[in-house]
Amino acid sequence: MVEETQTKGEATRLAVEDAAVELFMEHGYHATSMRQIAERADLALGGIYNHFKSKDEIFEAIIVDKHPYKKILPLVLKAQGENIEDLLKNAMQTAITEFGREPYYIKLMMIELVEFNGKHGALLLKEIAPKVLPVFEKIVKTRKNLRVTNPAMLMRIFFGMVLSYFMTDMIMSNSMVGVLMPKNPMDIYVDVILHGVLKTKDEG
Amino acid sequence: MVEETQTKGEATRLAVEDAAVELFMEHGYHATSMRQIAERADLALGGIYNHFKSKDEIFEAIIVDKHPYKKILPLVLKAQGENIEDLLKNAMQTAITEFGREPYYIKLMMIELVEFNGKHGALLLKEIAPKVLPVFEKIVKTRKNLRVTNPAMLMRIFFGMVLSYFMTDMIMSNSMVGVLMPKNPMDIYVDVILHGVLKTKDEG
DNA sequence: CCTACCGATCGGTAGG
DNA sequence: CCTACCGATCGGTAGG
Repeated sequence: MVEETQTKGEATRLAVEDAAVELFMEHGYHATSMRQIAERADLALGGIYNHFKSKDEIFEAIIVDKHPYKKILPLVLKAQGENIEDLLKNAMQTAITEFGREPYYIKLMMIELVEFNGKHGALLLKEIAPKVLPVFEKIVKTRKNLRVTNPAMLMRIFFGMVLSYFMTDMIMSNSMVGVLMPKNPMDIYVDVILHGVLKTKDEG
Repeated sequence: MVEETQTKGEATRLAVEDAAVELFMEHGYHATSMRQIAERADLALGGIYNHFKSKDEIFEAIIVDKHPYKKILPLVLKAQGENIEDLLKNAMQTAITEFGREPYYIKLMMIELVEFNGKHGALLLKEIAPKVLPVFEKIVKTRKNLRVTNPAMLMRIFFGMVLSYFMTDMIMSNSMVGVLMPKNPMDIYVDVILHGVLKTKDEG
């Protein structure tokens, strides 16, 4: 029996998690009922409780199991570049592209902040930060031509950029303002983080 | 009877809105009950329905009435500067500072996205965009030394920066990573939007 | 503006 | 893993 072989119980558990992710994304946590989750997972209500003790436990499992950083971090770390500019540009484009493949997680994070007041978030950050922070520490140490020399701050800016990219997209895609947006917003976003909104003197 | 004189009915209505804002911020929309709102507003449950037809209507009223752009926009527009760099720097610092005075609104926006799927958001943007977009159009037209020449994109970046500043703050303040942060994160944030994370050649 | 109530639905469980 | 059920609580209303 290899690791990838799923027992029936594991499959059911996954079905519940997947159903829950869908519903949480559509209506948030508290507006989603256990009965809805059961129905979408093709299970009787009581059946869920063979796999999860409570509704809260389902959310916790999702927040941990479905976190895309496990998938995305290795890809971002693979980013190559002749110089720091190329490197950061590739890393950011990879992060945005990969995050865009799993847009659900941005919403899960917002649910966590809105409906749980970041209860599980601290735990998660405790797991992720030690893996990601050293990457930025190394960048700051080996590359001298950075304006931002604090690793935690660079990490915050990097992550904040990804976050704001998708949140502003969510907000504006609902309205006409989206039409006024250029075709390549990602390129511009990355360019601004690298060089700012101002032209440098030699570009004037 | 001058405009500023509040009738008793208006005062009660406001008390309900204020109580609701507090509770929505603490637990989100669906986890807040009408009974909780009534209690915090010092009112019987039934009394609320003299002022609002439904729970949803309370949220709508809040999303519209309490929007801080009415307060913040004029202040941001007052921002002065000898050159475009000073101007933008002042405008951004004002926006972050003023937004920080009413941090509730970021959460309300997130509730709107998570629990209402942006239902009211489009309406709001329709009201705000026509007032804010021209400001960025004017900036792009009169100042030639900008890397970002699309007004909608510049607006998105400006707003995205404010958003990401507070969201990353919310996320990281719950953990130890916050300790590693420099003392003046706002200055660095603004600096990065203006000049990017990279040093320019002449700074090398 | 309050009291007392409505039907509906919630999360969760016992027992098989 | 399902059926049938529990008490609690929900948003909302009638009637005064």
